[in-house]
Amino acid sequence: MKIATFNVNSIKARVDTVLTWFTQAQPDVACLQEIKCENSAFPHLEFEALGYNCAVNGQKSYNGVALVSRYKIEDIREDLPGDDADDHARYIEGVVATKTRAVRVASLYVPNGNPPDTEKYPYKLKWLDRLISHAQALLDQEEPLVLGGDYNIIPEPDDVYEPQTWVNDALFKLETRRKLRQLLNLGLTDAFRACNAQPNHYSFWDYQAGAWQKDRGLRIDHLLLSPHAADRLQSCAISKKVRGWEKPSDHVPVWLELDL
DNA sequence: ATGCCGGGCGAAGCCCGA
Repeated sequence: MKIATFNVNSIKARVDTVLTWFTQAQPDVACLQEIKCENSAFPHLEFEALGYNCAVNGQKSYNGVALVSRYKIEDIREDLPGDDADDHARYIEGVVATKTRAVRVASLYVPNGNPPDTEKYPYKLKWLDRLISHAQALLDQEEPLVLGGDYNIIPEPDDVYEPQTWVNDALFKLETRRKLRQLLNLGLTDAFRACNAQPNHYSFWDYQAGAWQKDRGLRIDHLLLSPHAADRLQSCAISKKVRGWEKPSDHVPVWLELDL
Protein backbone atom coordinates (compact mmCIF):
# COMPACT_ATOMS: atom_id res chain seq x y z
CA MET A 1 0.00 0.00 0.00
CA LYS A 2 1.41 3.35 -1.08
CA ILE A 3 0.72 6.14 1.42
CA ALA A 4 1.77 9.76 0.85
CA THR A 5 1.70 13.12 2.59
CA PHE A 6 1.51 16.34 0.58
CA ASN A 7 1.05 19.95 1.76
CA VAL A 8 -0.66 21.35 -1.36
CA ASN A 9 -0.82 25.05 -0.35
CA SER A 10 -4.44 25.57 -1.49
CA ILE A 11 -6.27 22.73 -3.25
CA LYS A 12 -8.18 25.26 -5.38
CA ALA A 13 -4.99 26.80 -6.75
CA ARG A 14 -3.30 23.40 -7.02
CA VAL A 15 -5.98 21.02 -8.28
CA ASP A 16 -4.36 20.42 -11.70
CA THR A 17 -0.90 19.87 -10.20
CA VAL A 18 -2.26 17.55 -7.51
CA LEU A 19 -4.36 15.48 -9.93
CA THR A 20 -1.38 15.15 -12.26
CA TRP A 21 0.67 13.87 -9.35
CA PHE A 22 -2.08 11.40 -8.33
CA THR A 23 -2.24 10.08 -11.89
CA GLN A 24 1.52 9.61 -12.10
CA ALA A 25 2.27 8.41 -8.56
CA GLN A 26 -0.88 6.33 -8.03
CA PRO A 27 -0.96 6.58 -4.23
CA ASP A 28 -3.46 4.34 -2.45
CA VAL A 29 -3.85 6.86 0.35
CA ALA A 30 -2.80 10.52 0.54
CA CYS A 31 -2.73 12.88 3.49
CA LEU A 32 -3.26 16.45 2.26
CA GLN A 33 -2.61 19.63 4.22
CA GLU A 34 -3.31 23.34 3.73
CA ILE A 35 -6.27 22.74 1.45
CA LYS A 36 -7.42 26.26 2.50
CA CYS A 37 -11.10 25.69 1.72
CA GLU A 38 -14.33 24.63 3.35
CA ASN A 39 -15.56 21.06 2.85
CA SER A 40 -18.10 22.14 0.24
CA ALA A 41 -15.36 23.71 -1.92
CA PHE A 42 -13.11 20.63 -1.90
CA PRO A 43 -12.85 19.05 -5.39
CA HIS A 44 -14.57 15.80 -4.38
CA LEU A 45 -15.76 15.00 -7.92
CA GLU A 46 -12.30 15.31 -9.44
CA PHE A 47 -10.85 12.81 -6.95
CA GLU A 48 -13.84 10.47 -7.26
CA ALA A 49 -13.33 10.46 -11.03
CA LEU A 50 -9.86 9.02 -10.38
CA GLY A 51 -11.34 6.35 -8.11
CA TYR A 52 -10.74 7.92 -4.69
CA ASN A 53 -12.82 8.53 -1.57
CA CYS A 54 -12.28 11.73 0.42
CA ALA A 55 -12.60 12.65 4.08
CA VAL A 56 -12.18 16.38 4.58
CA ASN A 57 -11.71 18.65 7.59
CA GLY A 58 -11.79 22.01 5.85
CA GLN A 59 -11.67 25.64 6.90
CA LYS A 60 -12.12 28.87 4.99
CA SER A 61 -8.86 30.53 3.83
CA TYR A 62 -6.45 28.80 6.19
CA ASN A 63 -5.31 25.33 7.24
CA GLY A 64 -7.58 22.41 6.30
CA VAL A 65 -6.61 18.75 5.96
CA ALA A 66 -7.94 15.74 4.07
CA LEU A 67 -7.56 12.01 3.54
CA VAL A 68 -7.89 10.70 0.00
CA SER A 69 -8.07 6.93 -0.37
CA ARG A 70 -8.76 4.21 -2.93
CA TYR A 71 -10.29 2.22 -0.06
CA LYS A 72 -13.14 2.98 2.30
CA ILE A 73 -12.32 5.45 5.09
CA GLU A 74 -13.90 4.47 8.39
CA ASP A 75 -13.84 5.55 12.04
CA ILE A 76 -13.10 9.16 11.06
CA ARG A 77 -11.97 11.60 13.76
CA GLU A 78 -11.49 15.30 13.02
CA ASP A 79 -10.53 16.72 16.38
CA LEU A 80 -7.27 16.37 18.19
CA PRO A 81 -8.34 15.94 21.83
CA GLY A 82 -7.24 18.34 24.53
CA ASP A 83 -8.53 21.81 23.61
CA ASP A 84 -12.19 22.37 22.81
CA ALA A 85 -11.48 26.04 22.06
CA ASP A 86 -9.07 25.24 19.21
CA ASP A 87 -10.93 25.98 15.96
CA HIS A 88 -8.08 25.39 13.49
CA ALA A 89 -8.69 22.52 11.05
CA ARG A 90 -5.35 20.77 11.42
CA TYR A 91 -6.19 17.10 12.02
CA ILE A 92 -8.11 14.23 10.50
CA GLU A 93 -7.67 10.50 10.98
CA GLY A 94 -9.44 7.44 9.66
CA VAL A 95 -9.06 3.71 9.20
CA VAL A 96 -8.35 2.64 5.64
CA ALA A 97 -9.53 -0.92 5.11
CA THR A 98 -8.61 -3.28 2.28
CA LYS A 99 -10.19 -6.72 1.92
CA THR A 100 -7.55 -8.24 4.16
CA ARG A 101 -5.96 -5.51 6.28
CA ALA A 102 -6.56 -2.16 7.91
CA VAL A 103 -4.29 0.76 8.67
CA ARG A 104 -5.12 3.88 10.62
CA VAL A 105 -3.89 7.02 8.84
CA ALA A 106 -3.81 10.61 10.12
CA SER A 107 -3.24 13.80 8.13
CA LEU A 108 -1.93 16.54 10.37
CA TYR A 109 -0.78 20.13 10.00
CA VAL A 110 1.29 21.28 12.96
CA PRO A 111 1.19 25.05 13.64
CA ASN A 112 4.18 26.93 12.25
CA GLY A 113 4.87 28.78 15.52
CA ASN A 114 6.74 31.81 14.18
CA PRO A 115 7.58 34.32 15.45
CA PRO A 116 8.61 32.45 18.63
CA ASP A 117 8.13 35.49 20.91
CA THR A 118 4.40 35.62 20.17
CA GLU A 119 1.44 33.51 21.29
CA LYS A 120 1.90 31.46 18.10
CA TYR A 121 4.82 29.51 19.60
CA PRO A 122 3.16 28.30 22.82
CA TYR A 123 0.17 27.32 20.65
CA LYS A 124 2.51 25.14 18.57
CA LEU A 125 4.02 23.51 21.66
CA LYS A 126 0.59 22.88 23.21
CA TRP A 127 -0.65 21.40 19.94
CA LEU A 128 2.35 19.06 19.90
CA ASP A 129 1.64 18.02 23.50
CA ARG A 130 -1.91 17.13 22.42
CA LEU A 131 -0.52 15.17 19.47
CA ILE A 132 1.86 13.26 21.77
CA SER A 133 -1.03 12.33 24.11
CA HIS A 134 -3.24 11.22 21.26
CA ALA A 135 -0.43 9.27 19.59
CA GLN A 136 0.10 7.37 22.85
CA ALA A 137 -3.60 6.46 22.91
CA LEU A 138 -3.42 5.24 19.31
CA LEU A 139 -0.24 3.27 19.96
CA ASP A 140 -1.95 1.54 22.87
CA GLN A 141 -4.25 -0.07 20.30
CA GLU A 142 -1.26 -1.89 18.76
CA GLU A 143 -2.37 -1.46 15.14
CA PRO A 144 -0.62 -0.39 11.96
CA LEU A 145 -0.67 3.42 12.17
CA VAL A 146 0.71 6.15 9.90
CA LEU A 147 0.87 9.73 11.19
CA GLY A 148 1.51 11.74 8.01
CA GLY A 149 1.75 15.46 7.69
CA ASP A 150 3.44 18.81 7.69
CA TYR A 151 5.05 18.75 11.14
CA ASN A 152 6.74 22.13 10.70
CA ILE A 153 9.71 20.59 12.55
CA ILE A 154 13.23 20.14 11.20
CA PRO A 155 14.34 17.00 13.08
CA GLU A 156 18.13 17.30 12.84
CA PRO A 157 20.83 19.61 11.42
CA ASP A 158 21.15 17.26 8.42
CA ASP A 159 17.57 18.14 7.49
CA VAL A 160 18.19 21.82 6.65
CA TYR A 161 20.58 23.60 4.28
CA GLU A 162 22.25 25.90 6.82
CA PRO A 163 21.32 24.79 10.35
CA GLN A 164 23.04 27.58 12.26
CA THR A 165 20.75 30.19 10.72
CA TRP A 166 17.67 28.30 11.95
CA VAL A 167 18.50 27.79 15.64
CA ASN A 168 16.08 30.49 16.83
CA ASP A 169 13.32 29.58 14.39
CA ALA A 170 10.13 27.88 15.62
CA LEU A 171 10.82 25.02 13.18
CA PHE A 172 14.23 24.20 14.64
CA LYS A 173 14.41 25.51 18.20
CA LEU A 174 15.59 22.83 20.62
CA GLU A 175 12.27 23.03 22.48
CA THR A 176 10.46 22.21 19.22
CA ARG A 177 12.80 19.37 18.28
CA ARG A 178 12.40 17.95 21.79
CA LYS A 179 8.65 17.57 21.14
CA LEU A 180 9.35 15.53 18.00
CA ARG A 181 11.84 13.46 19.99
CA GLN A 182 9.17 12.81 22.63
CA LEU A 183 6.81 11.68 19.90
CA LEU A 184 9.40 9.32 18.41
CA ASN A 185 10.28 8.02 21.87
CA LEU A 186 6.74 6.70 22.22
CA GLY A 187 7.85 4.08 19.71
CA LEU A 188 7.20 5.78 16.36
CA THR A 189 9.56 5.48 13.38
CA ASP A 190 10.42 8.30 10.95
CA ALA A 191 9.87 6.34 7.72
CA PHE A 192 12.17 8.48 5.60
CA ARG A 193 15.07 8.20 8.05
CA ALA A 194 14.52 4.45 8.38
CA CYS A 195 15.11 4.12 4.63
CA ASN A 196 17.59 6.92 3.90
CA ALA A 197 20.63 7.94 5.94
CA GLN A 198 21.88 10.66 3.59
CA PRO A 199 21.80 14.33 4.66
CA ASN A 200 20.14 17.21 2.81
CA HIS A 201 16.96 15.58 1.53
CA TYR A 202 14.23 18.21 1.72
CA SER A 203 10.44 18.34 1.40
CA PHE A 204 9.99 22.14 1.36
CA TRP A 205 11.66 25.01 -0.49
CA ASP A 206 10.49 28.59 0.08
CA TYR A 207 9.07 30.44 -2.93
CA GLN A 208 11.34 33.39 -2.04
CA ALA A 209 14.96 34.27 -2.65
CA GLY A 210 15.59 31.47 -5.16
CA ALA A 211 15.45 28.82 -2.42
CA TRP A 212 14.53 26.05 -4.90
CA GLN A 213 17.21 27.01 -7.44
CA LYS A 214 19.85 27.10 -4.67
CA ASP A 215 18.50 23.91 -3.03
CA ARG A 216 18.01 25.76 0.25
CA GLY A 217 15.32 23.48 1.66
CA LEU A 218 13.95 21.91 4.82
CA ARG A 219 12.73 18.39 5.64
CA ILE A 220 9.56 19.10 7.60
CA ASP A 221 6.97 16.72 6.09
CA HIS A 222 7.09 13.35 7.82
CA LEU A 223 5.47 9.92 7.92
CA LEU A 224 5.71 8.42 11.41
CA LEU A 225 4.91 4.73 11.86
CA SER A 226 3.74 2.57 14.74
CA PRO A 227 5.76 -0.63 15.27
CA HIS A 228 3.11 -2.69 13.43
CA ALA A 229 3.45 -0.40 10.41
CA ALA A 230 7.24 -0.03 10.64
CA ASP A 231 7.61 -3.83 10.51
CA ARG A 232 5.97 -3.69 7.07
CA LEU A 233 7.86 -0.67 5.68
CA GLN A 234 9.26 -1.43 2.22
CA SER A 235 10.47 1.98 1.04
CA CYS A 236 10.10 5.72 1.57
CA ALA A 237 11.07 8.58 -0.73
CA ILE A 238 10.54 12.26 -1.47
CA SER A 239 9.16 13.29 -4.87
CA LYS A 240 11.56 16.20 -5.27
CA LYS A 241 10.86 16.68 -8.99
CA VAL A 242 7.33 17.91 -8.25
CA ARG A 243 8.82 21.16 -6.90
CA GLY A 244 10.08 21.91 -10.43
CA TRP A 245 6.65 21.56 -12.08
CA GLU A 246 4.52 24.46 -13.30
CA LYS A 247 2.64 26.16 -10.45
CA PRO A 248 4.12 24.01 -7.70
CA SER A 249 3.30 23.92 -4.02
CA ASP A 250 6.25 24.97 -1.86
CA HIS A 251 6.12 21.41 -0.40
CA VAL A 252 6.51 18.13 -2.31
CA PRO A 253 4.96 14.69 -1.64
CA VAL A 254 6.68 12.24 0.69
CA TRP A 255 5.51 8.64 0.23
CA LEU A 256 6.08 5.13 1.51
CA GLU A 257 5.21 1.56 0.61
CA LEU A 258 3.84 -0.78 3.26
CA ASP A 259 3.65 -4.52 2.68
CA LEU A 260 -0.01 -4.78 3.71
C1' DA B 1 17.40 44.61 7.08
C1' DT B 2 12.62 41.24 7.76
C1' DG B 3 11.55 41.93 1.79
C1' DC B 4 12.04 38.68 -1.86
C1' DC B 5 7.02 34.66 -3.53
C1' DG B 6 2.56 33.11 -3.70
C1' DG B 7 -2.10 32.17 -1.84
C1' DG B 8 -6.67 34.08 0.38
C1' DC B 9 -9.89 37.57 0.15
C1' DG B 10 -12.03 40.50 -2.87
C1' DA B 11 -11.21 43.93 -5.91
C1' DA B 12 -6.35 47.33 -3.23
C1' DG B 13 -3.55 45.97 -0.23
C1' DC B 14 -3.02 43.54 3.97
C1' DC B 15 -2.65 38.85 6.36
C1' DC B 16 -0.28 34.62 6.40
C1' DG B 17 3.13 31.07 5.62
C1' DA B 18 8.20 28.81 6.86
